[in-house]
Amino acid sequence: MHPYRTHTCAQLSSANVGETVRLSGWIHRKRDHGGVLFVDLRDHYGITQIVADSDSPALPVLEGLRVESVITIEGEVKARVAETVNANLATGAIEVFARGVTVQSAAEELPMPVADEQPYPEDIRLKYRFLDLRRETLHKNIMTRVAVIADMRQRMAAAGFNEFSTPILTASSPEGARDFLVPSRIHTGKFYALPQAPQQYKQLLMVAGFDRYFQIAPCFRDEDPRADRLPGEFYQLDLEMSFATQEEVWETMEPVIQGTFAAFAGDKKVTPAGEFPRIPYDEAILKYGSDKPDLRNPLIISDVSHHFTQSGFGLFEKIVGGGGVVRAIPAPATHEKSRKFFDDMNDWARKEGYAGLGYVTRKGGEFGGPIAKNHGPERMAELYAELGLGENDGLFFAAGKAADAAKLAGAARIRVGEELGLIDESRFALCWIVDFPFYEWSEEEKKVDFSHNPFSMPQGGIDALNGQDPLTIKAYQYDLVCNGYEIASGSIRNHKPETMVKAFEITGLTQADVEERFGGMYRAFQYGAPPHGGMAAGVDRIVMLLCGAKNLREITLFPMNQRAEDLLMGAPSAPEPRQLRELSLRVVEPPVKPVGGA
RNA sequence: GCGGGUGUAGCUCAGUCGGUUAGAGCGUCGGCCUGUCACGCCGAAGGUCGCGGGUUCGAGCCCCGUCACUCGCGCCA
Repeated sequence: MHPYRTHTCAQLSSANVGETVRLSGWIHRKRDHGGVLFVDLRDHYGITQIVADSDSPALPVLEGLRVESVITIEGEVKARVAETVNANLATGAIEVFARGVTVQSAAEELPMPVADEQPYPEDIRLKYRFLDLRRETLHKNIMTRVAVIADMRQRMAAAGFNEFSTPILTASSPEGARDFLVPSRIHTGKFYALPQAPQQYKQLLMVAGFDRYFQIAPCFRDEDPRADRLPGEFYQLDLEMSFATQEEVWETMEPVIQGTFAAFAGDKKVTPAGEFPRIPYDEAILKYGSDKPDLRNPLIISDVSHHFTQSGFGLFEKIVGGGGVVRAIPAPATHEKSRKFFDDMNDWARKEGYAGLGYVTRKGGEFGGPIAKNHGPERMAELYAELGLGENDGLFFAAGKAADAAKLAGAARIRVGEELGLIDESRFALCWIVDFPFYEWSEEEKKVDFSHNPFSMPQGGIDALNGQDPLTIKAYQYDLVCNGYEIASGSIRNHKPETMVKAFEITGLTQADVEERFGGMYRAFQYGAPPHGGMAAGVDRIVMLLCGAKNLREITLFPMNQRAEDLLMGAPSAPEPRQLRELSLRVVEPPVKPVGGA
């Protein structure tokens, strides 16, 4: 007989009744009735009930063990009588009567419960992550993650992509996020950088003629985290295609993404492959106030500036007259809503740092609120007719400079949609946001800068760079968005050296700068580079969406906390003096703050 | 770096208008219990009300500061 187990804790059924078996696992729960004792024995696969009574030598041993101790049970499979069958348990028709027990590892009193999934403080969960990972939800989420990644690999291979591993110790990339640096021992004073993404390597693979690349790639960025952005490191489904147009990237990836989503979506509907809406960036900003719109929210923002060029409502007239805009967010069927609902929205907007959120109420055709009063009912009716709104629909207004108004309108659209329960939770709504601007005006640096990826191809190529106002140039650049999350980003790359140099010149870099900073790629493009493009999808975010988790820590094995510390392993930690000496490094403590502390 | 929220037992939380000895459930520990499956019953331990200062006859509650956690902004080509 196997020393530890003949079956897993999910395997036994009525078919095994009468067999002598051996099971190993953790004591999930213990119900001690004095003369008879039940143990829910748990392993990765499931739970089986163990029973021991005064006839069993196992009884006194089990009585003395704490939950989460690891034991091996030898005993007989018994059918449960009808009244004691547990329909909630896969193995609920049987139980194992313990004849013997071996304690493999006794557990101390637990710092956090495993069987009980009540919320627990983040720092304790992270410090005792091995216990947290035993808990059902997290354990299941991690297995979903594993399965999602396996599924992606399969689909990518089936689509003709080859998986390559690219270096982890590489060169710092001067653009973009803050790098993690790794000191070089051999080269005093020099550092490797961990890749923020395998961007340059995958482009080099295309130049090297490999045609279709993908990788489940670890990426490292030293930036502050968010609920949907892990500190330090994360994974991307990274891919690149030679001789591909952006339409071809979309057409290739829609079945992969849709397929993986559908495979793990359960009852939820997924936007069919081939039907992902393609929304130009400018349109997204206008209609949704965001470049990552949640299409489950039916509300559409409209520009209504032209209604207020002359208005009794002086504030909007002034804003429009000064080159600003007025955007309208519908609040359908809000005739029953109290004034407080509308005022609370305005308070919220002010709290978020905006000037305020105006509103019009409407009840049975009757307009209400200061804006309607000053603007006049006839002109309000005109505006409502244009927007196709009904006699019980309210309306919010975001006014100001175009970018600010769009941002506020976008935030208000989300909030109104949530408050009114308009979000369709039963689906994954996918779309492409396309035609991103190539450049943007950097207010801090007072110059034109790349708005996203400097390696992407400007629409119109070098002619556009030479002849067009840079701020009007679009890029062959796109994001994939699901339910308000950016889950992938990509572009057709700029593979022409002279276009690359020109593109950087507009941001103030010289040809020498480009050659120095992107030497490898610049050189590669001199010797025959195929037109190419691709994208990178956030594996963590996709798994989070599929698990219905609100936080990336719920789908990550060993995440760091918000201050980028690994509380389990104790990273980061101070190096040994010897290590610093080998690296010719010395730590210079930052000046201590004069007051405060503890 | 900045802003919001939170901070009371190991955990989740309650604590009225500022008023005597700060409570409950879960967990832990001890006892009882032969059919439970979130077992049940009895009992016990467990508190610097995050920390510091202030107002007050009196502060968990009010004020100021600070720290931690968290969400967001900045940042994230």
